[in-house]
Amino acid sequence: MKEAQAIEVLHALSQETRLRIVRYLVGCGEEGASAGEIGKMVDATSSRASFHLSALENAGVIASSRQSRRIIYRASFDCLGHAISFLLNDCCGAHPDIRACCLREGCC
Amino acid sequence: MKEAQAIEVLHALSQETRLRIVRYLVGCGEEGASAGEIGKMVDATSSRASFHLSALENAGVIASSRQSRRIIYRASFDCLGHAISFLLNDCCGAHPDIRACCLREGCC
DNA sequence: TCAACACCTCAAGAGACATTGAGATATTGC
DNA sequence: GCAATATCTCAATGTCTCTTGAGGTGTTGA
Repeated sequence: MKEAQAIEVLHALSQETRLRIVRYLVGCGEEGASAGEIGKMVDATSSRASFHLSALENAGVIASSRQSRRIIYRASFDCLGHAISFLLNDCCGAHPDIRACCLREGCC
Repeated sequence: MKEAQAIEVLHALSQETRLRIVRYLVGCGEEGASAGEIGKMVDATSSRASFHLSALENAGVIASSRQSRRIIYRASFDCLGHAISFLLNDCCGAHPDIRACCLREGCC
């Protein structure tokens, strides 16, 4: 993952509503969730949810697919993995202290 | 690390100049670097560098200490580790695909 | 075809952010 | 003390971002 892409993903995740959407979608797994369901879960109006879902989709953090009248969103585990890997390996040079902190269960 | 704190760190890192500062400081290790040196490395004027260094320090990503007339900044490996750990373990529930991607050397 | 539903798009307003340049503060060596 | 150096602070500017509400598009079932 390149710096510019990573910045886009980090920026997408650095907003309360959007981070909550991603956390919820990660929890939903491959099944995903519809825009309406997501909006209710994060307590956002339809247009606000749509705005943030678009931002996340543009950054590649989530992906969508239409299922009859609903649009189903899923977390992109690939993109999230690459972004975290960028921070850990590329940006932080896999610094031993940082790596150790991340791999220890319940370190935080 | 709490959600609000993590968002602050992610937001601090999601800006080109600031991400470059952090990457440079991680490379400098415990030795750190002065504000002037950092400004030159990331091609920023003195006031612009100062502005972004303050933002990073407020987020806890870097720490400063005065050394005679210079102010030396160092990356906070602890904070970075906790932020990455938050993304990996807390936010992404240590999803196997994401974890695997991060731990593989040179996956990206 | 029509109403209901699920979702998106658009424009407007408030607020936050990045950049710049001028000037202030603190430290050092003469 | 004074000039030079290193850095910070402040106000002004333009640009982005978030939120809201109104209205549009596409899908379904009667």
